Amino acid sequence: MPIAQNHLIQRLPRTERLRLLALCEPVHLVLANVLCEPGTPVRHVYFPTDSFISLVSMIDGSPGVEVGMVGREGMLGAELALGVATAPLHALVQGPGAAWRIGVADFRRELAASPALQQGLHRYLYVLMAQLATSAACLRFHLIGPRLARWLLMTQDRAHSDSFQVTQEFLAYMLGVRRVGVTVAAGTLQRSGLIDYHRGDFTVLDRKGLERAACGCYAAGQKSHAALFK
Amino acid sequence: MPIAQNHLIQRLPRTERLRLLALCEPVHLVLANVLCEPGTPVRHVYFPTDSFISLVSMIDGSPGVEVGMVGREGMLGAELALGVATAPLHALVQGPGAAWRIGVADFRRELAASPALQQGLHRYLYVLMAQLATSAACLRFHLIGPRLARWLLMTQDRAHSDSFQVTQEFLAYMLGVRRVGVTVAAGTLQRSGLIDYHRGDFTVLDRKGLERAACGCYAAGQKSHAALFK
DNA sequence: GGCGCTATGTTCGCTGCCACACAGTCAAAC
DNA sequence: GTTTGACTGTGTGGCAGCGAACATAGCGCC
Repeated sequence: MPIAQNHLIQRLPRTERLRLLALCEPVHLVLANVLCEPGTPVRHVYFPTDSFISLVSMIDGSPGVEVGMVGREGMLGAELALGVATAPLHALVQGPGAAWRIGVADFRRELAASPALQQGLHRYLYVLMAQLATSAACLRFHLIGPRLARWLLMTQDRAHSDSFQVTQEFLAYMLGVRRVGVTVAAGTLQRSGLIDYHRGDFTVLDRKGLERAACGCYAAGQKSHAALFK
Repeated sequence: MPIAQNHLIQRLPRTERLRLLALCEPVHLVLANVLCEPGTPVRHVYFPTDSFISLVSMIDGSPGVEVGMVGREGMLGAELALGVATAPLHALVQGPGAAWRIGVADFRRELAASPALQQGLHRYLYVLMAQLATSAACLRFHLIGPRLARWLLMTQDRAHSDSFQVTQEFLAYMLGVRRVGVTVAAGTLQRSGLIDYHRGDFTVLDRKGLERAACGCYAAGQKSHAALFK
C-alpha cells in the first residue's frame, strides 16, 4: 500500500506529514458502519485513502439525506480545526476500504503544532461548506435523474473505479427519494447506455455522457474544490 | 445607540473588543442590497446589530433559495477565519438597519492578534455549517406551511420586533417556492390567528402557536446555537 | 378623481413524486 | 433442489407544488 494516499496528508510538508503519519493507525472501514452521530463527542478522525464516507443530515422523523461525501480528498472530523469535538452530522461508510485513523487527543496536539495542517483543514472546511450549500439548492430544484447522475459521478471519483456496489434501496436513502424513483431514473440512464447495473453492481459506461446528464452541481463542486487545492 | 450590539463582538474580552471596535465603521444596511456574490473577493466583513442578512444559494439558472440567516448573533465574512477571502454565497440584506463594517485587511490583522476572536468565529462557523445541513434536509422534506412558520420565527428573532416588512414575492424567493404557495400558507397561518399581514407588513400574533406550527428545524437551530454559545 | 404600480388572491391543468401493493429475479444457505 | 431473503420492476391512486394566466385591492402621484 502506498503511503498516505490521502490528499490532505500528502500536501503537508515532509516533517509534519511524517509526524502525523506516526500517529496514524491503518483501519479498514466496513460498509454501512456508522462512524459518528450528531451531538455525540468525536473519538477519532478519519482520513480515507481507498474508502469513502457519506455525510447524512437527519431531521425529526424524516428518513435522512446525504449532504456531503468524504473521500481521499478530505477527512472526517475537520470540525476539530474549529475547536469543536462534537460531530455535526451522521457519517456512514459508503465505500468500504482503507483509511487512516487518529485519536482526538493526538490529533489535537498535532493540529496545534502544525500550521500547514490547520490551513489544510481550514480550506477543506470551506469546500465542505460550499458542498452543503450546493446540496441544499440541488435537493430543492433538481430532478431525480440528474441528481442520480451526479451521485454516480461523485462516487466513481471516490471509488477510483468504474464500478462499485450500491443497492437502489440505499441510493434512494442517500438521495432522499423512494426506491421506485431510483428504479425509474437508473433505468433511463441504463437505456441511454450511460451506465450498467445489476443487483447492486453499478458500472459507469460513458462518463462523458453521464457528466452531461448530471446537474450542474457536479461541475460546480469540482470547480470549487480545484479553486482551493490547486 | 448602545455600543456593539453584536454577540460575537460582545463576547470578546474588553481589550480585544475595544481594539476591534476601533476598526469598525457604523453603516446602515439598505433593504435588498447585495453584500457579496459567490466567487468574488470579500472586501468587508459585517457585524449586524439591528439588521440581518440572508445567505442565498443559487445553482445553474434556478431561482435561488435561502440557506442561512445572519443577525446580531453572527457575522458575514466568517470564512476569513478559514484563510479564505472569497464569498461562498450570495448575501443580501433582509432586514435593513445598523451594522458594523470592517475592511478585510484590518480584520485579518485583528484576527491574527486575537485568539478570542478566532475562537468566536470558529464556533460561529460550526453553527453555520449545522444550519446549512439542516436547511438541506428541511428543503427536501418539509412542507411550505411549517417552513414558512420557521422562517417567520427566525426573522422575528433577528428583527427584535413582532412585525417586519416583507412581501410574499420575496418570501417565495427565500423559501424557493412560488408566490402562490406562500399566499396559501400565509393565509392559513392568518386564519389560525398566528400572524397578521397586509401588503408587506407581517406581524406575529401568537409566537407559541407559531412555534408549534413550525417544523422542528427551528428548535434544532436554537439548540445548536445555544450549545456553542452558552 | 383618475392613473399606474405594486401586492395579493384565485383558478386550471399538469407533473414529479409519494404511499402502498404485488410480482418477478437472483444468490446463497440449507 | 428447494427455500429463504434481498433486490428489482411495475401499476394504481393521490397530493403538494408548479406554471401560467387573470382578477382584485390598496397606495402614491399627477
